Amino acid sequence: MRHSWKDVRKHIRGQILNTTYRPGDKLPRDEDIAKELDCARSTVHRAMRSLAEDGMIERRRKGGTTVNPDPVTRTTLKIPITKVEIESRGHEYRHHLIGVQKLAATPSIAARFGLVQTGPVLKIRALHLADGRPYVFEDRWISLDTVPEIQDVDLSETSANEWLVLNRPYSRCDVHIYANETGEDEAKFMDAKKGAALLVLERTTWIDDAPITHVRAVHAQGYRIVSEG
Amino acid sequence: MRHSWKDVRKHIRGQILNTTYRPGDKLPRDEDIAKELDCARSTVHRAMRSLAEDGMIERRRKGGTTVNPDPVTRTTLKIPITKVEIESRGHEYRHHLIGVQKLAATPSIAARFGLVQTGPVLKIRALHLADGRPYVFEDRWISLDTVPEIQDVDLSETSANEWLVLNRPYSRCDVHIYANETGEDEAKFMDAKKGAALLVLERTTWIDDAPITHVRAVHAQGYRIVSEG
DNA sequence: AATAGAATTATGTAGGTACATAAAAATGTC
DNA sequence: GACATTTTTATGTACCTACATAATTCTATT
Repeated sequence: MRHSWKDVRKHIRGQILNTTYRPGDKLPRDEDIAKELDCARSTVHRAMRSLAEDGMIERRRKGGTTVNPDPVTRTTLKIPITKVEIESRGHEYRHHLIGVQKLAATPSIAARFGLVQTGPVLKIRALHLADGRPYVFEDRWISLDTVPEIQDVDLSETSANEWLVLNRPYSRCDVHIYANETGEDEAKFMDAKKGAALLVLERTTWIDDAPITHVRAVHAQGYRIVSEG
Repeated sequence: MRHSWKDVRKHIRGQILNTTYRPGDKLPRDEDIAKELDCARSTVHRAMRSLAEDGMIERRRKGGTTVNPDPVTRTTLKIPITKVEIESRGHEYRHHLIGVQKLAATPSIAARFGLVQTGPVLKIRALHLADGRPYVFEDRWISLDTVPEIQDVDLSETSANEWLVLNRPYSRCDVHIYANETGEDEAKFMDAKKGAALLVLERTTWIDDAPITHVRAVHAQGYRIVSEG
């Protein structure tokens, strides 16, 4: 290959990393870079778009390209199906269904779903175990308007987590991460002493504007989210 | 415009979301999709690459395109400079330097940096305040081999956080997120009662293989990371 | 000086051609 | 049948042209 867009990317990225261009600086136009590096404008364009996607530069029509003046640490979190996560760490996965209830939606769940009111929901409590030890305790609400079929699924066999991810793709997802002191319930199910600090991951998913599920996943003590950027 | 790659993307994405194609299914080849939608292969290619970047599909030369059989929730965290974060929430930012020490690196810091041994480090403790209230308590180590200039910076004026992000671009970043009980120090500086659950964000950054900094940022009680996917 | 409108221009997209690359599938050899 | 080798093929890249789009900048008008 004559000139790879990856090489061009490396070149520009290198110039930003070695502070040839600093935050706020304007880069030459694509065409000039292309001329300098002796390649096609489209090749430079490809490289620039990749850098823009990474948040390293900003591009504006007619305005040109500038090094992002307000650098943010960006990192992509990958939250797999709990079963997959546990098994990929070499542990044996088990799942324990604590309880299922069909309920009218509470205003607080409707709010999570971004709606004034919702139809009935299925409320599920379950425990995911790694090598027999509590790993994640989940409190889940599923919109029965959007996912009526869930009522026919044997949730003691397949976890709602797994079934939903495989059968109900979503178009939007909201994630909250925070620390919480162990409450009564978690202490009971998680074998954690009351008051210990636990990491909580809340997720809500929608297909278009229809809510699918909201889940509050309390992780065992010592759990870490690890991510490379 | 005749056919936009975004339209093609919507079309394919729609077919995946409405389960015309399910996880593990094979999609037609780009050329056939192009023929069907009456556009150029390059347009389909552009759309497919975008979906692949989102993790929705997987592409392999000769192997074709398949819907990702193992869907993961992907979400991009944006971690801004603390000052920017606080100000964008409409609070007044203040920064308080607690202490600076020049130290020989400990083995544990060398390990964080991915090295057997490191040169001297600058250890900094500082507090970021929002409207006068503790927001983040940070414990930071900076490699003086990589960033000697930091010794000439007035860190009571500009926070190390801000100076580094603006002056020391990094090529790699490692993020850990976990929950921790308030320790002695944090309780003192954060106005939190000992034993409260706090969210901790640890980051380590490198330029190529040279470590820049490692920071342990303890967030005030009630802090949430919020992210849309 | 302020404003509206026109010209300019850097990036973005669509289309097409040719070739590169990786990996599956087919074939040959033992 | 097992293994190495060749062929095939779907995706990936590079280059080019033409045009679209969004902003900025210039110009005319009041």
